[in-house]
Amino acid sequence: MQDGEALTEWQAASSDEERPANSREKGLNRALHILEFLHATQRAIGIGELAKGLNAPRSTTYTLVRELVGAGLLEMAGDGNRVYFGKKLYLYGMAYMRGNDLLRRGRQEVDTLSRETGETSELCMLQSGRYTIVHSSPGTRPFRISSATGLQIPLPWTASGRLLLAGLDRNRIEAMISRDDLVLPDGRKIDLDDFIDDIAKARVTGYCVTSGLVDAYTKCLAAPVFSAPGKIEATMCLVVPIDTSDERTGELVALLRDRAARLSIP
Amino acid sequence: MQDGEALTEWQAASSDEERPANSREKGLNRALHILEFLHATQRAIGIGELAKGLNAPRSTTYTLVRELVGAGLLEMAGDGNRVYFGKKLYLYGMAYMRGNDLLRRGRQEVDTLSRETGETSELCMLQSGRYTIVHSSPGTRPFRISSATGLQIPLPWTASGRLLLAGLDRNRIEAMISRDDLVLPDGRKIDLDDFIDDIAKARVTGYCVTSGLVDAYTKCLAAPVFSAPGKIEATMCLVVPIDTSDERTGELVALLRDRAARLSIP
DNA sequence: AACGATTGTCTCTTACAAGAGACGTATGTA
DNA sequence: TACATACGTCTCTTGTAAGAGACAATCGTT
Repeated sequence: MQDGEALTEWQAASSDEERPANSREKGLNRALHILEFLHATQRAIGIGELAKGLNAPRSTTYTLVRELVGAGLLEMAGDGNRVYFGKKLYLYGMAYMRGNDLLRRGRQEVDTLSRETGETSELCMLQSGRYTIVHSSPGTRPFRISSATGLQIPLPWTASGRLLLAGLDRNRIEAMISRDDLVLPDGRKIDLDDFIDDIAKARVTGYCVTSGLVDAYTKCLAAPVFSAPGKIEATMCLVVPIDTSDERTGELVALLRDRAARLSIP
Repeated sequence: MQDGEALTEWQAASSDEERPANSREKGLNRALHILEFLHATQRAIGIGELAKGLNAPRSTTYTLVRELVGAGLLEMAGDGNRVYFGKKLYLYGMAYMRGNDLLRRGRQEVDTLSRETGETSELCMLQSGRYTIVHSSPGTRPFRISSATGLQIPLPWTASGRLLLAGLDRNRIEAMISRDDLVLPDGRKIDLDDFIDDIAKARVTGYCVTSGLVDAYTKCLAAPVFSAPGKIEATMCLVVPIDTSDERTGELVALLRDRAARLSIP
């Protein structure tokens, strides 16, 4: 009957200031939590379940869902009493993309890069303190390594994470990394100092390669995209089999850095 | 100094029930209005301007924008005091797309169709009582007719509109069409009865062609996409030069109907 | 048929957010 | 230098929406 897995998440994410108690919540916040929750579950969910998952009062949840459905941000899913994201969100999202040069061009670059190399390619950004895959294009390998857009992963697990944090001072980095983030899926633990060293190293070399972190079979190559001199706004990355030769890896890194540089503003 | 152009819009759109007065507004509603407003303006906008545009109190608007920015639904735009849609909306939008077969497959069909024919192709749906371009792929003509995703147009102006309303009875149709919707951009007025006849005709023939409605240079071909027997969920359409020969038009309609049928469920 | 669990709607209370407005600052322009 | 507008933050009040809980209707299970 316990829940609260998703709770801690956004509670911390959105400017973790005060927590007076657990009295009345503002409707808007509840609504935002609903959206986050759906984003986490990635599928339609019953309203009762939703209320339980957010531990929000049932009556309130019904009201809010009704309003959000009315506004088109949510839709009732096929069978009748489940809800998921609505068309409006798609439209808003497309509007965001249209207004965002980096994203629009980045998506294209990623698509062509994965077509050219045959490897899985991704565009990544920092989103509320977490590493986020903003766009990904699967490679052409028989067993391709693919990951969904919008997926959020702890920063220390990835090569991109190391680049995205380059330029931040130690305090800010520590603030962004939780204890759990340093534990890899297979149970190994990353040393915080090593991680911070990696970040510094990535900062000067201008790229980053990690091997067998999220899983044992892949290597991750990343290069920074700058939105202003020194400001890393995003990364482009390639996910390749871990047994890729050093030579090919080198070639891919060079290509990747070139494309990422093309995306950069200054 | 007048504003309120956008006001009427959503006021009517979202279940136009009560209007007690103009007393206090719920925060969530205000937030939804902000999103709608940004969707209408299609560009970043100052907070003051936003408050004026929605005629919402300034202090409230500041608070809400701060919360929405914090949640990532909005972002402060480049220069500093303007806001627009945020990354979160993009991520939610992509999640919607992933979970929506029709949309995902529809986008692909539209892209290939426009590549094959060289004409502008679109996927359209009914969204809160209005005709909405959900995805569009520009043709390869030198002067191509393109329109943005998310654009909303009065139903009577389009071929798709006639199909999307097929299956609804006269009362429901009348309820969806406002006086202004019947007036074309060039000032001509469409007769409501003619429009309803067109709908009935489109329903039986299974496609619809209109000429020179939104502008004088284009013809619009549309075919229905069914989500269940008799239920039209969307339309695929082609926008071609008005002087396209009858023969080619016929070919295109046949192709279009085929592709739309492929998208349909039953 | 009797049971518990879940769903959707409704009513009523009160804690609290929406809003009015004052304030200090940063503009631009006469 | 004054003047008029816009910006961003703060305080205080009160109208109202969040929430507790009761209710009837459906389930699936024994």
